[in-house]
Amino acid sequence: MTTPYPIRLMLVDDHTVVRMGLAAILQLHADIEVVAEAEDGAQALLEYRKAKPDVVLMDVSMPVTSGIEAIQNIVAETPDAKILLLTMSDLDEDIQGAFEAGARGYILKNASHEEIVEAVRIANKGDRYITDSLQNRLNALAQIKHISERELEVLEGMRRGLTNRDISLTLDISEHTVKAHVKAILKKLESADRAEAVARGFEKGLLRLNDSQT
Amino acid sequence: MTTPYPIRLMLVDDHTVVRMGLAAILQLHADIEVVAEAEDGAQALLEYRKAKPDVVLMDVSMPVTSGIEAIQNIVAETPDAKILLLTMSDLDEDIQGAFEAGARGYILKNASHEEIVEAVRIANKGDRYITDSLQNRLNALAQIKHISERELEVLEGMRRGLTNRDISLTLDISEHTVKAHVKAILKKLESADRAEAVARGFEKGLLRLNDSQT
DNA sequence: CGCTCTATTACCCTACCGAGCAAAGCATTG
DNA sequence: CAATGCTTTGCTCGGTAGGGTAATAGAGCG
Repeated sequence: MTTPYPIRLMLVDDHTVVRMGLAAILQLHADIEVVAEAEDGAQALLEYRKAKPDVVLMDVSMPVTSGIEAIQNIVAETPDAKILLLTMSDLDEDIQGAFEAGARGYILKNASHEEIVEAVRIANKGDRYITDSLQNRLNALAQIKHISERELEVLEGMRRGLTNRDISLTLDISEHTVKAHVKAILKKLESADRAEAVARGFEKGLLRLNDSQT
Repeated sequence: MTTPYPIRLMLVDDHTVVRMGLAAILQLHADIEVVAEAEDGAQALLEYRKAKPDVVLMDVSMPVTSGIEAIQNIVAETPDAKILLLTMSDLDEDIQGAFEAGARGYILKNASHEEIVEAVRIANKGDRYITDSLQNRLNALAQIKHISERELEVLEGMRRGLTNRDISLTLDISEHTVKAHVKAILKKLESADRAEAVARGFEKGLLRLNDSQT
């Protein structure tokens, strides 16, 4: 609490309201100082270089560059960067992606003040911060096979209402191949048909609401 | 600005961070005073009765009782309640539902401080606050036919990967009837098949990520 | 250098889907 | 009262989906 050198923190969130709220909360703690802010992933990288904060607190869902990509970019330059995710998203894809990218912690936005502050302090010490329930989910996810790049393209075709033949034409492969991918997708997502597969795609974060391009 | 009686405002959001951020922003304006806060829709109704605020600023997605339901409950008791929605959700269903429930405005969370403050002042005067682009979307939505209750039940069956026969059994109706509903759904959602219909259901907010019950 | 996973193609076959067409009862609304 | 929309049921039929099974080739890993 009475640290001579306060923890230098950077906030990254596209919502000004959230940044101000976090700043207001963290202001109450003398051992933490907000030294930089960014509104998207691209800005986050630039600001990180300039401010060289001890800890980064950032959202996943952001315009321009997503939080996951931003982590990858920062960690690529500074492997020991201490980045915490603070987000509303509890999608499998985001949680798993965050830690694979090199995040040191994942906090849900309905967490209490104390939890956030504690996470920042733990991250600053170089340790990982993660709740038991999230750790359990991560362990469970590690067992499950990933959806491949190609399969994701097929899944996106299904989402758009394309038939197997249509998908085969857009991807320039045989319809048989598409069927094989569909079969693999149904198995991995434990779905009875393509409608359920699309639903699970949304639930897991493989498919997103934004890129509808309708 | 130099009003003798400040606007008495209530904040409703399940995220403490957001409430604190809003409070921090609104504090800067002397004509606005935060007199109450609530963390969910049910609490909002109770607090509204106690505090009788001039204007309410609330989120849509909340536990226990959603923002839309909360508006309905408050407006049912106090028809001239001035309620503004402040949310990240730009789903058709939420926007349309909000105004049908009696909201006076709809602000996206990436709005600037000034926009939020302005909306509060306009609502306090008794007027409606809505941006042009949202108004256009509302007009467009008014043209489109609603998905009926029954159709939504069928759509939820599709989301779960049920066949038409399975759906007919769970709803205790003929399979022919289910097929008729499916046809209506595909037409209304402009979808080629059930997979796309499920996708559009998520995009429009008819289907939600939370109630997966898997 | 095998093992595993992915991508690719292929065949068969059954069950299911969705289009087209029709109609009747009921509630609501203009 | 006519119009509209929802709910319900029915029929036919071609196309599609998805299960089962199998094989080849390349990438990555231990």
